[in-house]
Amino acid sequence: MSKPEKLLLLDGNSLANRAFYALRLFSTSDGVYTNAVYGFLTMLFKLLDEEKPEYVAVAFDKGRQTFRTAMYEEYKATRKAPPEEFRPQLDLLREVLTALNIPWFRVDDYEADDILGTLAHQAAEQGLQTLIVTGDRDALQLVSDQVTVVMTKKGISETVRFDPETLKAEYGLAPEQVIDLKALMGDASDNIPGVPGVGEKTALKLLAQYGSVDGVYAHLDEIKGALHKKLSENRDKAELSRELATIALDAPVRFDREELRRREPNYAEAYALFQRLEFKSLLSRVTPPEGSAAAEAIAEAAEAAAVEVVTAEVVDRPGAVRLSGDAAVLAHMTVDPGNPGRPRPVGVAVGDPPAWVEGEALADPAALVDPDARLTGHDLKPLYNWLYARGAEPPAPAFDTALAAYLLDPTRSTYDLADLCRQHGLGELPPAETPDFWVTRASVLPELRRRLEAELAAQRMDRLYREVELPLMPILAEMEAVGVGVDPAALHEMSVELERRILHLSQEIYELAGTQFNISSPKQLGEVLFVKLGLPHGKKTKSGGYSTDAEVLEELAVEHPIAARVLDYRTLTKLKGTYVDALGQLIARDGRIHTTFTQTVAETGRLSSKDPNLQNIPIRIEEGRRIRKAFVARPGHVLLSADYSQIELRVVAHFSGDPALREAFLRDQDIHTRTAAEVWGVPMEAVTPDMRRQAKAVNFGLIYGQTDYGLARSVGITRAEARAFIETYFAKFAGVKRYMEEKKAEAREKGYVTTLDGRRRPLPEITHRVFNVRQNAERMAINTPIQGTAADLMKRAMIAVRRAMRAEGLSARMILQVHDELVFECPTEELDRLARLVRREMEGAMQLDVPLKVEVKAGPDWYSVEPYEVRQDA
DNA sequence: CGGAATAACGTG
DNA sequence: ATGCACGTTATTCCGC
Repeated sequence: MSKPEKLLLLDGNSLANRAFYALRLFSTSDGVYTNAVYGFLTMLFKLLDEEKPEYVAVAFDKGRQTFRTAMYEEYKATRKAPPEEFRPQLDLLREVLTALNIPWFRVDDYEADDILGTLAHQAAEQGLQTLIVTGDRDALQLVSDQVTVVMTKKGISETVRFDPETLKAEYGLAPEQVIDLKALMGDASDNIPGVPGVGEKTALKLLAQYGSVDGVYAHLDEIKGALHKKLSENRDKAELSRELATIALDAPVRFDREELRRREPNYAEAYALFQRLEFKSLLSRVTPPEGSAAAEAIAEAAEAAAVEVVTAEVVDRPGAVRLSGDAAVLAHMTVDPGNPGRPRPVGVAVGDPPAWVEGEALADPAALVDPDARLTGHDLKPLYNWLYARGAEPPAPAFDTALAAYLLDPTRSTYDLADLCRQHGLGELPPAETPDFWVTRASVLPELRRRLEAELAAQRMDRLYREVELPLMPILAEMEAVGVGVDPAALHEMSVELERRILHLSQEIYELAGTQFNISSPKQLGEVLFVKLGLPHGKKTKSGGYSTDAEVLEELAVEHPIAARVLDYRTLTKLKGTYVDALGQLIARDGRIHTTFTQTVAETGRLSSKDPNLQNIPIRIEEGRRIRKAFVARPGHVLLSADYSQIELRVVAHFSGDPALREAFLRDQDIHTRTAAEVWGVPMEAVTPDMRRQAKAVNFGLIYGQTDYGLARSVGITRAEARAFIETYFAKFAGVKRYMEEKKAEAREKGYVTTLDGRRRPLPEITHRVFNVRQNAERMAINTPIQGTAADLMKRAMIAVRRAMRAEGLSARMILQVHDELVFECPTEELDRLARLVRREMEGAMQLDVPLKVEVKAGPDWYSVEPYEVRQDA
């Protein structure tokens, strides 16, 4: 027997609605919301791939008036109107389906269910197998040998399939009893009354006994007491509800094989639409076969939108091109294998006159770039890094379009030049492939710059751009180029020692477990701990496995000695794998490590560090801290580390103006001790270490918008105690409370929050209807001005320090930034001058309402730095 | 085999 | 439901 043909039916309203709530709200760059459409399409494509149906259709509701409202005016009357971000997406979805040549139905007086039911019914008569996909449980009444219902579970990615057997197994119901169930219990969301006082439990019990509503009423005399009364008084409601709950199988639609047969999309239309909706990852689904008419039409349209390609002069003779005056440049950078972190150009595209500089022409950077040139580029830092590394003194940058775009929207994941040009109406750029294409790309920079400059000015970020972000770029490039000295022997020694201890721990763990397994696999570890050894498990991971994180293992340590061993194993393998061995791999030919500071990643304005990340080298635990011994100063030099004391709490004091907090800093008190004294109402001398510890947790928690639940967990007190603590805290530091409320209100009003320097972070989710999402945005509204202002401050400090070092003719170099700390490599004899300079410039970087305080340390390596007494000026 | 997702964990 | 901002590692999963 041949396989029956398959029909795929989708409930457009239900699935789009599910997708809308499952995916975060997102939109095209010009503000058209697309999350529901996108979610629906990913699901549709997945189903088409997996099910390979011969026929397909989508059904939609049409208006509120249906045959059900004619029967019962209150039907669905209590439904809230869908959010305004959702409604237009249904029209958009139908437009997309039309372009995909997927038939959709929408008819007067009927709901999507009825259309699906009718089509499925007709298809079954023709011997087809139907798959109905929906999030609406009512559709389960349609299940039969010919009809399978696929219900979306939790969001849209998970689904459950129902055939008559699974329906029976799951709910104990036959398909037609789904109607009776709803008739008895009603449905609040559809405003179907049911029998008042009868809920799901009672309804299921009645159906198990009497089979149907009719069965129940036929045996009404067998039912006693209050239930009898409810049923007999509400027979009309039960019967009305049954009618309302019954999906119509006679909607005015016809299952026509030819109409519903799967067809190729209308490629030209669908492709253009997907481009407009910025569905990049779905574009391949609507790309026409090569050579087809549709492919040519698309190529023509692309050509019309394309920036005109410039012909470049290719230059490889040294000195033939010199960058001077205003020049737009795009450097195509690469990294030599075996010399990590050291970029070098493959070629440099110059906009006007159009030239591509390569080969020997790049041999002498000093001859290539005039120190007075005014360079405009997109992501200039790698080029500047190379210039510094080759000993050239690069000119002050004139404009960097990537940095400008970052300030204008720090939430983007990339700052691709072609994307920016498209979004600013400059047309389609050719790919970065040939010299002509590179030069074409460089040639649009001046115009892009003009548009970004106008936007920066409009948003009052021109000053932040000019005074902070742009001048910081060459400083970061120089830091990257200088790098940090590393002692490979020290790393090697640590590696051997760690290897030995990890091996020993592994043996102990295998012994205690009674089996060998991969300890690094959380899955296998969970299996061993909680199944084989039968230890009590804690929380679950989101994919349903047993959590084996440090918190769980710490609790488990009182139950079984294996837990502490696993914790140690984790610590040591982390140290070895992430730091000791990884760092060894990243030593460049000059014996130093050259990280990359990313200036356009963190949404708050912070820097980040990668390849390797030198902003998370261990310090809190002694074993890890020793890794810092491998970060060394060169002979005749020392490392100087300068860090801001309590920078974020000082920013809070400034923003909130809170008298107690301000006073604490003005008097240079220990802030956590002062906090404890306030909250407990005791003198500072009476604060015990445990009181201080709790106050410290509150101080940190407030910066993050922590709840009582979070505080309780972090300090190990009850939730009620935590709540009381926070309440007292806010009574004593009322200004802090006010600050938090103000920032949330500001975010709601403006849609973004700002730092002291005017840096913006958009928070569109601040008004999201899902509580969690909204609360998350509220925490960001509280934290971002604090963290971001500290970042602004540090960036200004770096610029001031670099300028002063130059002015004072120091040969020390700034080498690292770790958010509130700067690290320098300094000739020993310069130490005193540098220490004074750094403290002065960092403490004076910005004027807040409280003083800034910097602690300076110095030593031969990053581990051994000790507090350094900065001598006062004579 | 390569990329994406997941779980875990290092820093400020 | 429950603490902000990052980057890296090893494992696992999925599709080619």
